[in-house]
Amino acid sequence: MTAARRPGRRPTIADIAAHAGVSPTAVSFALNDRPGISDRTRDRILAAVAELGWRPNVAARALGGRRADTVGLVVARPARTLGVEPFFAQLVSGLQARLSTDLVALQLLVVEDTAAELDVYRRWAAERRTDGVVVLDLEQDDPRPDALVAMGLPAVLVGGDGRPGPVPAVFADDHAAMTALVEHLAALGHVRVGHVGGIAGYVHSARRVAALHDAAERLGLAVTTVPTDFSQDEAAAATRALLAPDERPTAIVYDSDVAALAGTTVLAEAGLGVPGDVSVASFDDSQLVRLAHPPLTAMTRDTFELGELVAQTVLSVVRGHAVPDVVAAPTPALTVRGSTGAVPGAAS
Amino acid sequence: MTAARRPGRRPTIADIAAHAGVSPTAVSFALNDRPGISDRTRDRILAAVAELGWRPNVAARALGGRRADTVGLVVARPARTLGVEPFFAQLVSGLQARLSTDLVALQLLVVEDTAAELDVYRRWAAERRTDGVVVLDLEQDDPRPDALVAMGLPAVLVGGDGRPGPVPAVFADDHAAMTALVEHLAALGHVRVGHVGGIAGYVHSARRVAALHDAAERLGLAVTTVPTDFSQDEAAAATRALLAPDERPTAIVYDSDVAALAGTTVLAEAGLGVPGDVSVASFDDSQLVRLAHPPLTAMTRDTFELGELVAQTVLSVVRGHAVPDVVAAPTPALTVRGSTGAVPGAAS
DNA sequence: GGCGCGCGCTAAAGCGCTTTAGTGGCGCAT
DNA sequence: ATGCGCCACTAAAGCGCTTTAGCGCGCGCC
Repeated sequence: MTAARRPGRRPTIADIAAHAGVSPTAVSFALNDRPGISDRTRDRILAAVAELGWRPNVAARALGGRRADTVGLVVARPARTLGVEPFFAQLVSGLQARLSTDLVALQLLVVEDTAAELDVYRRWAAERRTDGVVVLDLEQDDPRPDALVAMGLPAVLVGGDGRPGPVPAVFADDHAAMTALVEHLAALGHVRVGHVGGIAGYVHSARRVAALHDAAERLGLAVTTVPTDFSQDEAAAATRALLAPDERPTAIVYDSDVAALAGTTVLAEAGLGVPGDVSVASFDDSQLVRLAHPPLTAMTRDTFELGELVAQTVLSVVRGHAVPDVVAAPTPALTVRGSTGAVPGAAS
Repeated sequence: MTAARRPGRRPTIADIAAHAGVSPTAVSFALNDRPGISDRTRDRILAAVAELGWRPNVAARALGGRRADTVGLVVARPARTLGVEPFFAQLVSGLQARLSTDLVALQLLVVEDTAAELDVYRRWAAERRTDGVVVLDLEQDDPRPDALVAMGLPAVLVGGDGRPGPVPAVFADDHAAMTALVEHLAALGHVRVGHVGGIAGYVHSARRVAALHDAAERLGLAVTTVPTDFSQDEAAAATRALLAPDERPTAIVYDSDVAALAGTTVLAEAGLGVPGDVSVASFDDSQLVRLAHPPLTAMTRDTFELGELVAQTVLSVVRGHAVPDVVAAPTPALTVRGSTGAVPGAAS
């Protein structure tokens, strides 16, 4: 009405202001729920916004020192392995799903190593490109939490050791999960248990190993852990290594679904039946695991849901809401399928 | 030297200008390779940039009507299925890998349907949030290419029918691939071939069906296609449907790796051996397919590489370089594994 | 009745960059 | 010597939003 809108151009705050007969400042205040605007005026402004179909220009917002409405995820693993691990894809999907309901975008970046990852954080912080980040694969003495605090970039860790740190963490109790898994195997009569683990430096891998050995000691089991880099090649090699000794394990636990599948292939090649000769359990459930023959016993957790929870936490942190130091994710639950059975030779 | 840099703040163009003893305009020109700056001055400016560690503020750049250094990918499929299809994860990894070398970010969004997808494009175009987008799963009479052209948002299609359209496409010749696959089966003596297809509305699904029937006619095979929504449930149901008739196929082709795995599970449950009773081939290769028992014969294409190629194409389009209407991706190649064999009853 | 105060709003500056419109100086042609 | 044009560079405006400072007005208070 008042202002002739330039055709083909997105309306700006100035257009809204003209349309509602107020100043741009008033519009900005109304949009950001700041005090100093009467309800009547606010309603008028919001009506104009709706009528003209105004949308914030993120760039302008970010430039003004405000939010970028973007959350970042930097992954320091070989790019090609990302597509293989269902965990990542599911996590990203969950993150995305929750973020998009708030019109917050997810920025994805894959880098070589942790040093490069820190560079990216620095750049993003400086460029105001992201409001916050999600950090994965925490390591022992990881420099990232402190660095992020130092550069003032809000962050949320996935995993960790369950203790409060400089940055809030979403934590699932791997320890309890592993204990449940080992108890399941012990109940089936297994005494010699192999474990194909993850990257030794990762906190969650280390926790699993610790839990495994704790439970083994308590239950009188003999366990052997072989660390891997999560790749199929190393998982296959680790499985062969476990099979080599005279006293080969009657059950093998794998830290990831992909590793478990690679392992079962090795077992099949070695002429060992699952679970007839060797029981197999995966610490990560996924479609892969369910499609295997036989379908694998696994710790089931809803990674998609975990992603949503992480996203929710990041959003809270970014918005300055109070967030507990440690947010509890559901503890994975044991799903028994056909790949675990009584120890060979035992009475059925 | 000249300018006292405010501590704790990222240097801006003004800082560079002061440091190099020129105007901010000169710095901007030098950084953007515009003419009108002597080599001497340009070198001095670039030295100052390096010395002060300057980095562009993307928000400011985008606000000035320039690039946002971001490419978008909107996927209109149920969020949870994303994590299941290795195709997506691999494609995203490849996209990401290529984009990040140019410091361009990838924005990911999962939406309900194509209408929501178009809304997102409109918003992004208006907000200058992304410089361009990647469009997947082209449908017959898809409204998206024209809409994108209309809103002036650069885009690249993945797939399509290989014919020039309003938007450049990266195209892999599914037709040739399917033909090769059918010829392989025919050579093994198969005459009755089942096909568990994809979503009928998708161009690439339709092309595969067409190719399958063309080849079948030429080679004198009897084929039955059952479309699915790419989910495991429908793939399993489709497999059962194919097995029901008296004249059950001696070979089944699956449009995706996940579908193929779900199908082999059904075959196993039905007591049918692979490839003893039924040969199985997947139209998508992946780690899943290789880990199956037996590993599946599949059309192998490097999806990661495809992602890189798509990213490269988007970057070219965004930068206004000339891009062919149709960029050829490598044609998938047949990888014969243990899941396809001679038709039962034939002399070996 | 004058003063101070707070409410509701506006003016204007500023975020960091790009871009348009110059401006000054130098070389060259006349 | 004068004028023209071009090259190298600068001044300043503008992108859309937020934010700080400030203004006018009505109210309550003594």
